Amino acid sequence: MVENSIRSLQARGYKATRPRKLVLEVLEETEKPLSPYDIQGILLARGKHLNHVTIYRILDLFCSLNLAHKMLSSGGFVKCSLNDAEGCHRFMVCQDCGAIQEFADEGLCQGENEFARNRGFHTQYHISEFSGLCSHCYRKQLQLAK
Amino acid sequence: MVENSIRSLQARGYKATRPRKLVLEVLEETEKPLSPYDIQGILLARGKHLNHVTIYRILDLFCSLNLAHKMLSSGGFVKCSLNDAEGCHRFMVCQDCGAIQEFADEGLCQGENEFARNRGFHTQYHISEFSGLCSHCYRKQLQLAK
DNA sequence: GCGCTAATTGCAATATTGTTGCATTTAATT
DNA sequence: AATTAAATGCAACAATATTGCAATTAGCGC
Repeated sequence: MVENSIRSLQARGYKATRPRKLVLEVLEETEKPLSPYDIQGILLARGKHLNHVTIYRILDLFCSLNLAHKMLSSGGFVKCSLNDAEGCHRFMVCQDCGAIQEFADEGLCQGENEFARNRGFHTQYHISEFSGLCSHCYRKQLQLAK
Repeated sequence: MVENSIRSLQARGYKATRPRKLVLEVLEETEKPLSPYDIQGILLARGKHLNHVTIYRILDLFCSLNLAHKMLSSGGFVKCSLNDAEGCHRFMVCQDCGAIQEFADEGLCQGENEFARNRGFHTQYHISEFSGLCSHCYRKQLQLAK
């Protein structure tokens, strides 16, 4: 919820400003990755104007605080649904509806890190994004094929 | 080698033009991801001018033919060192020297796909990029720490 | 080698995305 | 309500990416 993120901001000494609340709301209610200009457009359609520079800076801050995440495959931003503690994060993006799902998995992480270590590589972080069909869109596609 | 890529182009009905050869040469000799404008700059320094639009189009083509790969973490392009057949590809980028290494691993792929499938997700492709230190730069860092 | 033709490139113009410095505004505190 | 550091907005600009069209070129047959 937006309230949690706001508390998280304030707890770390950042102000709960109007622009930050607006960006949080948009990220909260949208399950697809959004670019800074997407967010600006959505807000503008509601009569709320934010400068794009402000949105860039807010998204930078959110990412640094793990309130948002930048998808590398698309460059779009999504809200983080898991907290830091739950191991390494993993995102699945549906090619059809664009929805993203976030997961944590310790075992898979270990396998990947081991793979790298066996090749003499010392991993700092690992990007793992799945692109495909979510269960809903997969079933929809099966229906259409009939 | 550049010759192999050129043959691969011609075998698929694409012309072996001067711009394509030049871009291949640069990708071949550079082990770091390069942006289209990086490539343009490198060539310009050698007195060879290519329009950036041309470079964009060439890189698009190369990626579609698996002669090059676009790193999602940086947006830069690298040549493909492995061919299609060898399972799903995996890249490690050294944060220090920027060098990239490409690997294929069937077992790890299966683990990842299974992870997704268990969550109702039907994976089309999977992005996996490691960021950290290559063995060389890791050893260098250990030396410095002493 | 010469001409032919489709493929490819270059160019110009434009669109999109991202960044910087500085003046103005605002949230939080007293 | 006044204070002040933090945050935003604005203007200008830089970097990256795309499109349509005219000019060039690689590969082909002769």
